[in-house]
Amino acid sequence: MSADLKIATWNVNSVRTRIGNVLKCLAEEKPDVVCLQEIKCQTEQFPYLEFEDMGYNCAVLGQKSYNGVAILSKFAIEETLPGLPGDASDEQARYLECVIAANKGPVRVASIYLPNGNPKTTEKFDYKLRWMQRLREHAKSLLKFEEPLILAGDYNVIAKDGHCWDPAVWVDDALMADETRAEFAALHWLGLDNAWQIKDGRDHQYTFWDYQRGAWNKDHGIHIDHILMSPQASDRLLDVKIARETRAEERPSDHVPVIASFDL
DNA sequence: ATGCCACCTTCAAGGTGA
Repeated sequence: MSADLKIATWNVNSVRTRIGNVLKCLAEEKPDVVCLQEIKCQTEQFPYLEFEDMGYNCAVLGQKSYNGVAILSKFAIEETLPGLPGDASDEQARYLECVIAANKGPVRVASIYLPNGNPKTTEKFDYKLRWMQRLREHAKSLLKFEEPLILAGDYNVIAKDGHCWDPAVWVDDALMADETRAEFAALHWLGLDNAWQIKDGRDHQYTFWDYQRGAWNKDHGIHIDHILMSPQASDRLLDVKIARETRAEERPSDHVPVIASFDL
């Protein structure tokens, strides 16, 4: 089988600050589709020209200062849904969905920046759980299409103890709360597969290392960036990898890309 | 219990992240 659709997800922690790192990665990996999170700029401030010069179409849902998600695609972008349904009052730019015209037919792709939710005693945690419930409802409706669907992004969930270097450090954290894990598991029971779990599944393969406390040098990371898929995509999954080398660059993002290849 | 680092806005220092 040939890899006809290579898709990457990356929380870049400011696309303008990170533009050099991102362009370098795209030149090396040549993904067809890229889901970006935490672009931290308004839509009109997005560096469209740099990506268009590399052959990407851009769908962007920006926000001043915080959050912000985007999808880059070498294929035509046929329709877009900016924002997660279920709460018209939610103004945080954390969800962007589009349909891309891949080689063998349409593929629905979403770039997801799930709320952090800390501290757990505040309304931020309630917002996180409500957001996850909305994602579950929306995913349920999308799965009814029985088409290739890829939900990629920063889920801000430590799904199991082996996804962090020391569970004791995270025991009171919103990323590891029982309610958070239950909502993430519910996505799986809906019928969404996790690309990493299917093709690799090793523990202690992290996608985020804090800037503080020398976390990178000590490999004190967490695995919170994921590519979830419908069965119609899962059946065509070829391989997945974590591009951890990007964390060793000058002025890196605190997250690294997760990259999957599909026969789609 | 807090800051650590690095981002944001906009030039000083507080908000945010995980």
